[in-house]
Formats: sequence, structure tokens, C-alpha cells
Amino acid sequence: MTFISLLQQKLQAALLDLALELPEGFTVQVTASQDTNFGDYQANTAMVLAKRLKMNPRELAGQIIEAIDIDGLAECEIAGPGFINFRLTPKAWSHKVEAILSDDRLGVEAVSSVRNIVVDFSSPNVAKPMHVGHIRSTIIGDTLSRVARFLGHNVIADNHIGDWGTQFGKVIYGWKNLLDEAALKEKPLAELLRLYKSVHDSTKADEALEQLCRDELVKLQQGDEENLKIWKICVELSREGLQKIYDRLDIKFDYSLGESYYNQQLAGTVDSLVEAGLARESEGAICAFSGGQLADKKDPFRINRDGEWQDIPMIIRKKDGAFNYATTDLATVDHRLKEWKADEMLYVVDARQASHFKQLFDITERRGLDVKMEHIAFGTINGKDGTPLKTREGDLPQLEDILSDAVAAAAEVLEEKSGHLPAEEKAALAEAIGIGSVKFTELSHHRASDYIFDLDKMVALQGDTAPYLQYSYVRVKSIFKKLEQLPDFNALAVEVTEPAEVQLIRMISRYGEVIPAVMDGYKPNTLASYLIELARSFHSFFEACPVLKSEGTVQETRLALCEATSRVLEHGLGLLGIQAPKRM
RNA sequence: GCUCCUAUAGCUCAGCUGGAUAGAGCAACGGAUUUCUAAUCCGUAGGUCACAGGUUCGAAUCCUGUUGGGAGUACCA
Repeated sequence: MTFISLLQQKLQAALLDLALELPEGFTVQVTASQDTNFGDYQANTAMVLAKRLKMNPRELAGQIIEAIDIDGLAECEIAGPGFINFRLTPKAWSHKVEAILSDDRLGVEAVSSVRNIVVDFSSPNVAKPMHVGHIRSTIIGDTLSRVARFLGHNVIADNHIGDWGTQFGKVIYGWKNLLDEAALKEKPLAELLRLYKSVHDSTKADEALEQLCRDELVKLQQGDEENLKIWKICVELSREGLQKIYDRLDIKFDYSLGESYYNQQLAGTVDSLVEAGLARESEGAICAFSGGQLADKKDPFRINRDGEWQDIPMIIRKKDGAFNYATTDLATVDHRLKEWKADEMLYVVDARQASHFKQLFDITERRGLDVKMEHIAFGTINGKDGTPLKTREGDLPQLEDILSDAVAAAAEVLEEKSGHLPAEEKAALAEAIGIGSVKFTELSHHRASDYIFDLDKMVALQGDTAPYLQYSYVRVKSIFKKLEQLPDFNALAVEVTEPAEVQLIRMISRYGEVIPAVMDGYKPNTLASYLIELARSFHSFFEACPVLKSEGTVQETRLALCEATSRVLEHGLGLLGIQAPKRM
């Protein structure tokens, strides 16, 4: 049990003893103290309660402290306007070290109610290689999947690949008219991209061409043999290319059901919405409109134009008969509910699609489907000038190139610092550090904000970076390497005394509090910054408390702390999808 | 126009379901290495939390307004 829940229990019991009339739904809150001068944990219960019960907060805090039974666990005192501060005893810390070492879950409790959570992330388009824009969804989605799974949920990671949308009409048109067979053999993905871009550029000034592309899409969706054949080849080629990157990133999906997977259901989906009265014909298209329950301002189907509120429908069948992503998304919801019994669906998708998801969620609710849906929105990755990242040619940088750049930068530093290591190991390390850097940079930012992509800073070895964490792990491990024999970690005598030791176990013990908090608001950066703090505490401990030169209980305590640190570090990095090397 | 996101140290960013003296990294300055990997640690300096009101014991955090930045806004995803 985490210290927070333990202290909350104790507080709750004390309140019960005092026989106070608690307001309905009142729960006690305990938080880690920001400043250790105030102790380890604090509760504002007395202040909150005093206000509601019209009592004096400090007086109430005094009563609570009298009633609370935490002998041996913590000392507590009243402070300031009525805070109750808890300072854990050395014994409590020592027990915690032992508890963590004997616990596979490192103090993280599994959830009591397991939910089926679908995480929809990455979602690249075929025929277009992944670019910088896919970093965020792919990495955030992967981490959230890992964390939810570790918490005990039944996670279904689904890569909703864009293989059926309008862009495909352009690819098919290009294939039929501009295909360079030799180039296709040589570099298939580059050729597909060239076809798409070439046609896409031409359509900007050519309305007739745009129409031809739309026609190709309609033919495809209606089962035209030639178009289907082209489509199949493109999808296969693209998937191979995508898989290579996912392998490199160590990211796995349970399913990669592309938009095309739902093709057979699309017509039925539209029909059922029409039958349910949720959609109707408008300007030749079939659209879903507002349910009318919300105020215009809050209604995702309403928009104000020049002072007038108008409908902004969700189009589920275009006037040319083709379906679009809205239709597919609706069908996908049905599939996930029916086949996977989803309790929750998380869409890790760019913030720019917020209004689309609001509409989708609103419709789903109006259809009477019971499922929690969340749009895990994120911002843009910008270049150093603060505008969206672009290559010199003005294109979006490809993900593969970004990874290679990061790995190359890591290799350079590695050569300088650890030139003596075998070439093969250096290559693997560069990969781990380079990829880890990209991932950590992503995960250490709040997902909603934009951030600046600075390769040099990412791979830099100082500061809040992946290599800093990885180096911390290497440092712990180096201690054990010097031991002739590893101790039995469950049989160590642990007596935490030194401030640096206390600070370290304080951080270690917080792991069980941090992991559930990640899913609370779906913020991986909570875990990222926790790991930095943990690593920092470890480095301080490492400098202040010699392990191998100490003896007896002191040494056993420190070995136990080191082991616990290494386990939490490795595990936490694992949840972020980052490797923890044994040496570097 | 309307909706959503956003504004915190010179730079890059945390902190936001209200809590005590607003944190970290980089850059700057000073120190630590015959000692478990110095890719480290310890310290100094650096702030009108965009601005103005409000809510209350208490606001970077919640509410209202203003300003700056970004995004979306009928058949693209």
C-alpha cells in the first residue's frame, strides 16, 4: 500500500473516532509535501473540514492529531493555517525498502476493476511514410498502453491505419498515369510518396484532376477490380515499411485494422443512423446534425458565422456516394464494442481534430452506446524558429530520418565518451540512446502544449534527458558488478538513516503513487519527470553514500536501496519504451 | 466572427481536480575527482507566473474581461 493511501486510511479512521458530521462525499486528501522541511506528506483535511463545519482549523487539526493512530509510522504536527504534516519514521522507510524489494509490482497496486481499454494511436496513412507528425501519437499512445496494461487493465492497442480515405484516390490516379516501375522496384515507399505528392500538387490548381481522383476513390470503395489490385499492392508495400519503424521503436499493436477493414460495414452504419433519425440528406450528402440538447456555444454541431449560429454537420456519406473518415470512425466504434467489449476508447490524435471527436462522441452517446471515450489531444512539434518543423525542401521530415539523425548524434557522443567499447555494442547503445532521446523528449512534455524539436539538446548528456536516466541505471549496475556475489535482496538488514538515503527511498516509494496518476489525465510526463527526480536523488546518494566501502547494516541498507532504484528505473524506463543499458 | 488550446527565469520546459517561501534543465558564475562510471555532484545568481478585476483563510492554478501566439470552422484526415 502506498503511503498516501495508508495515511488517508489513518486520517479517515481518526475522523470516524471524532464522530464528526462529515459532509456528503467528503474524502480526505493526502499529498506528498513539496518541501521536505514540512515533512514527507501533508493533509489539508482540517482546513477543508473546518470551513464546512465552521470550526477553527488549527483546533480541529489538533483533535485529529490526538485521535490518529500512526505510532511507528509517522510523526505528525500542525503547521501554518492548519496543515497536518507527516514525517515518516526511519523504521517506516526501512520497511518500505524491504516491501519494494519483495514486490514484483514495485509498490504499484493493480486496479480493482479491470477495464477493456482500446488505445487508438499512431494511425499513419499508407502510401505516405510516417513523418514528424506521427511521433507524438505513436509514442504517447504506446506509453499509455504500457502503463494501463501494467495497472492491470485489458489493453487493446489498435493502429487505425489510413488506407481508405480520399488521399488514396490520388495515389491510384498517380499509379495509373505516372508510375515509374524501376523506381518502384528500387525504393517502393519513395515512389508511392512521389506519386501522391505529384498528383496532390497538381490538384491544387486543377479542379478536373481533383474530380478524377475522387472518382478513383469511389471506384475503389465500390470494389473496382483494377483499383483494388493497385490498392492491395500499395498497402502491402507500406505496411512493410511501417513495420520496420515500429520494430525499431519497439512498439507493438494488438491490431492494425485499417479504415478499409470497415468497408463492408459503412453502408449499414449510414443506414442505421438514418433510421435512428440521427442523420439525413443535406446538399446531396448524408449528414448528422445537432441533437439540440446543448446550447449553441457548447454544441459541436453548431458554429457561429458572422453573428449567426449555423449547423456544422458531420458528413457520413459524401454527395458522390463515397464514405469518409467519420463513417469509418463510427463503424469502428461499433466493432470495438461488439468484438472487444470496450469499456473505454482512447484516441491519441492531434488536437486539430478536436471538433471531429466531439461530434463522434456526441453521436455515440445519442446512439445510446455506453462507453467512455477520450480524445487524448496533443500539440505541434515545432522547429527552433517556433513554426512547424520542416526540412530544407519544405517537406515534413520523415520519422525514419529523425530517428537516424538522433542515433547518429548519440553515436558521436558515445565515441567520445566510450570509444573503448566493442563496435557492435556501441551501435546498439547508440540506437538505445538515440531512440530513447526522441521518446523521452516527447514524453517529458505536457502533451497539450507545442514543443520545440532540438536534436542537439535531446541527445545532450546533461540535463533532463534519456541518457541521464540511462546513465543512472548504468551507475547503479556498476556497483553490483564489483560484488563477487549478489546478496539475497530479501534478506538484507535495512536501516535507513542518512538524509540522502531517506531522500532516495522517499522517491522510490512514490512510484506506486505516480503510475496510477499517469492515467489520471493521461499524462506520461508525470512519469518522465518522476524518473528524473528519482535519478537525481540516486546520483546525490551515490556521491554522498559509498556502498562498497561501507560495512554491515550500512552496506546492506545501501545495497538494498541500489537494487530498489535499479528495479524502479528499469521498470519506469520500460513503461516509457526506453531501454536501460547495463553499461555505456 | 465563433469555438478550442496557449502565455511561468535570458533560453527550453515542469507545476494547474486551490495550499505554506513558484521548481528543473540549459546558458552564466564558484566549488568537488589518488575513492563504487565526473555522461556526476554541491553551491551562487536569475521571476510583476501576459494584463486587469473577482471568488476565499489561501490563486500560477478556479471565474470574468483585455491583449499576444497557435489551431479548427460542409463533403481532407
